[in-house]
Amino acid sequence: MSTDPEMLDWRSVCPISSGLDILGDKWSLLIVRDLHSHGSLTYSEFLEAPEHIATNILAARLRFLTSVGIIKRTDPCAAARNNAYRLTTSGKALRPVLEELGKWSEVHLKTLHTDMVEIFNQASATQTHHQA
Amino acid sequence: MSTDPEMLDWRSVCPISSGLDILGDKWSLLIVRDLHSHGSLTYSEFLEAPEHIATNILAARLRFLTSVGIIKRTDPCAAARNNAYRLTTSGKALRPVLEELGKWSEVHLKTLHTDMVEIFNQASATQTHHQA
DNA sequence: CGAATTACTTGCAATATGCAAGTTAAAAGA
DNA sequence: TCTTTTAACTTGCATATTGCAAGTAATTCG
Repeated sequence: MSTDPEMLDWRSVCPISSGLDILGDKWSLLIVRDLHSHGSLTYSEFLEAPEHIATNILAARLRFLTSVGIIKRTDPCAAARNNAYRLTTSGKALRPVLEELGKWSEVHLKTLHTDMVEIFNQASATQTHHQA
Repeated sequence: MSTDPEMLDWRSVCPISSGLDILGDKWSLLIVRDLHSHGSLTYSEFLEAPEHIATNILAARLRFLTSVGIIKRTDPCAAARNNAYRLTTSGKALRPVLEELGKWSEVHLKTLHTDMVEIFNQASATQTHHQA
């Protein structure tokens, strides 16, 4: 996991493979998820997520996601403290990926993970009557 | 990476996190991609993909993806030889995830990976004239 | 000006990945 | 039928990544 975008090595010319070269791990898309739901987050706010990422992994992922232009600092020139992370245009464009992954999980993992909550596929109307 | 679906440990109740608990690595979605484009593939046919997965990793992933119901054997009762892998309903339902990841990569990774090919966002019409 | 607090870094053990072989059983050829 | 191939893995080991528990440096607060 280099921090220099020039040093990235791509496994193939396939876009799916290339996306996984950047995002194919257990933590990167969770960081993106948290920024999608909170707008901006500081380093220690990321640590409050229920998955409990280790601090060294978080620092490495934040640095890498910054280097490839998926996230950025609120003020890129200011010091780190209280300088929250945000999504770039590229990071914001990952929303459909998160949504489709979330929707798939809700349908196809619920038998394996009965405690999982639903946030994508739940009925949007509270008062819908089918075949009234 | 257990092979027993009862042994899976989930990091949280979040569907995105849960999806990544199953698919969050560099290889699983490439196996799913290859089955989406070829329909069915034998063990050695997977090895022909340009990313060159190692044989032990391939065997482990095929076993795991089978255990969680994303892929299956063409004939579950027959011997392994010439008994190709296929997508289950669950695996087929991952297509939107692959498509959104591919589309994102084509737009947002092309500056980092200039050799990447386009298969999702390319113009569908061969004779389109804007501002004729 | 000293104590907290934030944002990391470091060291090390555990786990996962990758490479190169080796093994096993079905199937094809003699 | 009896090798010989070959497909489908497994194994051993080196390297890389992850995870945990500390430690550190720079702010900021009292």
